[in-house]
Amino acid sequence: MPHWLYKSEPDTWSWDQQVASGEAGTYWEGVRNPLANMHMKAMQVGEQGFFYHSNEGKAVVGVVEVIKLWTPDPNDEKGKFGAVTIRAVEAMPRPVTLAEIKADPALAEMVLVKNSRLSVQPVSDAEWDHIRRLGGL
DNA sequence: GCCAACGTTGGC
DNA sequence: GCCAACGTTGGC
Repeated sequence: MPHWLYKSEPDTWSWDQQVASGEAGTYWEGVRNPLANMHMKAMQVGEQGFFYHSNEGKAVVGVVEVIKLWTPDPNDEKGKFGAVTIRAVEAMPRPVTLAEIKADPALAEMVLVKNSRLSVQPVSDAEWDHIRRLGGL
């Protein structure tokens, strides 16, 4: 099963807010990057991903899960961009920082390292397992 | 706050 | 359809 990584600035939308939105989850709106949009279109309900804090924190802080397939964003008049709905699954007992990820040879090929500006990205099975372990899950 | 990397826009 | 100019993101 594919895995993903969602980036968010905690000032805009934090892990705590994601947790607070509970079972209903959150519509991951506002993405305006074609590649990120494409990734979300490919997602299936039940697929899990990491929740990453950019700028402030710079760490993987939790695990989220897709609970609703991609739908068009009502705020995008062309209907091209959209988003999935995700809910918080569990917090990382220990956040995995970007510095740790960069220092780890096993994670050198991560999109997060290679293309840090992509806001929704795929994570390989090996990377997924590795980061979960680093985070104490 | 700076700047590199990336995407998008618009003139030709 | 190319590419220079510009805006934005995000790490440092």
